[in-house]
Amino acid sequence: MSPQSHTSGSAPTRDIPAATLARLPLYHRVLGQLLDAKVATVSSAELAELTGVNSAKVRKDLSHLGSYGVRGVGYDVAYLNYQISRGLGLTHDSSVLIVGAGNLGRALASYAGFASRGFRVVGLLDSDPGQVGTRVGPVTIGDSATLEDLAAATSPDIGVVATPAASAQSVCDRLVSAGVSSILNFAPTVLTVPAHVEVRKVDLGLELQILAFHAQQRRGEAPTNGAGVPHAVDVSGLDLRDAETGTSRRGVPA
Amino acid sequence: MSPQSHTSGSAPTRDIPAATLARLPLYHRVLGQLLDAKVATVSSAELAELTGVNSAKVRKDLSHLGSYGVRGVGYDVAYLNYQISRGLGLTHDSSVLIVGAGNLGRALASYAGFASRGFRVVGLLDSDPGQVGTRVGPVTIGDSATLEDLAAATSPDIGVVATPAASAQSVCDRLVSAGVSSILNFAPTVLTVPAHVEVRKVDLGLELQILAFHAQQRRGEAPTNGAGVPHAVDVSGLDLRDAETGTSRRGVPA
DNA sequence: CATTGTGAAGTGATTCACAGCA
DNA sequence: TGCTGTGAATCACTTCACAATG
Repeated sequence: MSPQSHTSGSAPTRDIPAATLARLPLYHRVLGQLLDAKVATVSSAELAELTGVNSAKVRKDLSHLGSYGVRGVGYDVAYLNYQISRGLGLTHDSSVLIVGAGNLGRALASYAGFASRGFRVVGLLDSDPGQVGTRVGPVTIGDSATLEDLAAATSPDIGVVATPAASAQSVCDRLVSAGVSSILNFAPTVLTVPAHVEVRKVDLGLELQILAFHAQQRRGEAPTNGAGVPHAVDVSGLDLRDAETGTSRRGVPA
Repeated sequence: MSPQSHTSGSAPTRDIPAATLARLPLYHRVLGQLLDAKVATVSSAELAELTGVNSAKVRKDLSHLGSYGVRGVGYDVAYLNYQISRGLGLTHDSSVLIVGAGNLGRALASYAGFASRGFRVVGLLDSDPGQVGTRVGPVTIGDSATLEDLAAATSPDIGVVATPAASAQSVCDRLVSAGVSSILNFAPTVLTVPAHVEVRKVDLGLELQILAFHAQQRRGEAPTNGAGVPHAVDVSGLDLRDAETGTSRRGVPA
């Protein structure tokens, strides 16, 4: 029970609910900050305050990793930080292969938080010949055509799809064929993959639309067209279409 | 509920569950594609296939907007697309002010999907004098110092924080003071805001850590390999941007 | 005695399964 | 006949509230 008595091995790393898992990195981040600030212990209430999460939830989340707190005192910052790292599997580095060197791919490649958090960029690829060979932060852009070779050579843990929607599925297929089974998708399209592959998506347009919805609600909402919305006709002038397939972007994979 | 009986106002635009709301943009996108492909009607099963969502869920989601399907047939693509647009409040444009013109801010400013989806970038600001005045796609980078003036002049619906973590809170405070009440945060830090302000965050490090976790699980466990069914996952959240606040501290017990 | 860890209750989302309708 | 719309059942997550305890 005593936090400092870690006989290594055992922790109920399995069974972590998805909702909890999604918050662990958040705790991990603030614990790192507390560690920098030389704070020795932290209570669930303080952690709640810092992460914007309810304190009962913090305690329940942490209890999924094991009993690492001390009643009446709180949690040892360094120790808890370590346990979360272990629970998240951050005790060894992960290699990341990024496909698509548009602004988004470049933002990722030069993300300073990467290295410090145990993520190593093993490649940044693009199909635009004009981009190939140029450097982005610490990495040099490679040719998308070499995806298979690079994947074979580096066995990346995670593949990032940062291409236009039109090429996303094909890039994804190639990553999967090359043995990548964790994919982070930034393209605004649904990727289809075999069951053993995990895809997470980050959809900027989606986030904005959700914000726009709430903004409208708050505004008191002007009830658009009360009675008569013509059925089965005319999507009026609004273009709310999905133009990203139109690819007005720079060249990425083909 | 007979579909044609919309006597009063319009649709039950209120009461939309958060989980449903998060999927509406997804339906909206594929409906746009179907519209392009001149597909006239679509069933919940087809929509499910295209979005990676279970068909019962599709039907329940759509039922929150109203009864817009036809039994035995399906949904009229154009009409449903319109209803979702309306439900999401996309019938009029939203203006977006982006603060931080690093790779991420630039990626957002030049995001092709923006304009076509009704989002108008009214400003892209940075504090680096070397950046101010340069153009990014259709917009010219302005000085962060002008945030208040610009916000007053344009009353942006949404503010985007794409700065390093260290300045995120102060930028956020300034946006809020200037009257912005919907904020999209890309900085890897928790923003504190008044109750009437909505913040959504996109946290890249978080997504990668979750992927790393599952990768680790897969590696250390019997691959519960099932059939090769298409798979689509949802997510939201990611954070990135250059300069992290130091703060990484991975593991290492005390 | 402050704070954890957790059963139990509460809330919300998903899935089932089928009645109702075009 | 085929597909929607939806009650009812199930599952997952959150919150409460308090006994356990260093």
